[in-house]
Amino acid sequence: MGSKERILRLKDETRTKILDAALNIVQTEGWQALSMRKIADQIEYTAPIIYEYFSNKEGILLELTRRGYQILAKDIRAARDKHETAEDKMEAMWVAYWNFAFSHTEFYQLMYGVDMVCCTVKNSLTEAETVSNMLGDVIESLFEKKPVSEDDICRKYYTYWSIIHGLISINLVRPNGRTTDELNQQILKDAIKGITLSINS
Amino acid sequence: MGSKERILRLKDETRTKILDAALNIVQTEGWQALSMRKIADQIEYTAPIIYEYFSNKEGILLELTRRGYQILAKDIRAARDKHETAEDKMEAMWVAYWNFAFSHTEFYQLMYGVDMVCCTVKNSLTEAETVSNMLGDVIESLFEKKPVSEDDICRKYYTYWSIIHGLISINLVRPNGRTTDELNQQILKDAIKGITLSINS
DNA sequence: ACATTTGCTTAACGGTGTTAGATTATTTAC
DNA sequence: GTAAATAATCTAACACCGTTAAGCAAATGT
Repeated sequence: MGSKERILRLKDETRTKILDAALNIVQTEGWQALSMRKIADQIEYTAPIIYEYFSNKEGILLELTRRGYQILAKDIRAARDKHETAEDKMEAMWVAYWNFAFSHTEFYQLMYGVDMVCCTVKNSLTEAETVSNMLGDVIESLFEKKPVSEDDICRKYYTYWSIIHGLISINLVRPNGRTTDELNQQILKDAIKGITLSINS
Repeated sequence: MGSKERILRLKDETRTKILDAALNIVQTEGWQALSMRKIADQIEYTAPIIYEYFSNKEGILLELTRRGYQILAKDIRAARDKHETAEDKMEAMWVAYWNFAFSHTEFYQLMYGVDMVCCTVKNSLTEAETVSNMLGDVIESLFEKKPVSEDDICRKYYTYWSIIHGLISINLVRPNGRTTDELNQQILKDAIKGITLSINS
């Protein structure tokens, strides 16, 4: 019978319901308000059944992290495909990264450990690698002199990532500073152009 | 009698004992292991007496944050006073900042919200301002064309801070990456020199 | 119709931050 | 020196947390 499949589908539905509830709580009340019992309340179950869908709370967080990287990958890919030259791609991709951090702040916090509890896994996560691979590919194409060493790409990648992740972190952790949006965008684009220019000099 | 002062001194001693215990726990077991009861155990008291010295756990964290900024200020000041030209000062100060983050990782995590729970205060903290003021002063002296607008300083300040804080965050949250110490130092110094050069161009 | 599995709940363990009340020790007043 | 007042400290408790074990009740397989 198809009842097996229906049940499996239902199981999958409540699984995503759990994730949606968790995300909802975080978005409305912040990370420190997220608890297993609150998730259970929202899906109208009791806490223990969550452990039939996730091994523990960190399992939920890990799945949300994956979701986050999927959204980020989509955004960055779209930005890349909207431009022709590598320079334009680069800027658009990093701007997409920047925008993601502020339109999906909870995800960014979870993904990059900004103001959160630790999560030792998160390294060697395939979803994270797709993003870095895409960025790395375009970085490689920025170099005029070929072939480009893995070391050169890595260095430039971390240079880009550092300035942007740093700027984001500052704005997330210190939202009350005198940093206007224009100022941030100016710093962001100046830095990107500067690093890009320095690649072939 | 001087007994009043002796008692006050004793109170102050246990106050710093609480802070030392907290720091000790964090350094040996990490932030998530820090609990009021564990602090109380280490100073051989029970948990409630801590509330006679700090209003709550966040109060302890706030005081540790202040301590962190004091150490950072000392390091940065020493680095500044070891050099003559503004360029040398700048590099040495940022390297000192960098070194602080890794020789006092717990403090840096607490101060900049890297992988920690939130702390809404931390803005408008005088200890934080002394650091930013010192840095801002040297940045101002880097400009050849005077007078320098507050906006220009702010922008350059955030540019410096972003690349460095970003690079640090990456290394703290992703300690397993293929980022060697040499690579990091290279990125760091290249970025600093690049930003410094760009000031008068 | 009986046995078995499934879905879900209640109860509990050990932990957290925090507060109130009781208890003990110390100081003050006579 | 003793009694009252004050300070220092502890025990017990509250409400929450993540997590696990035991049990119940309904659906399923035979």
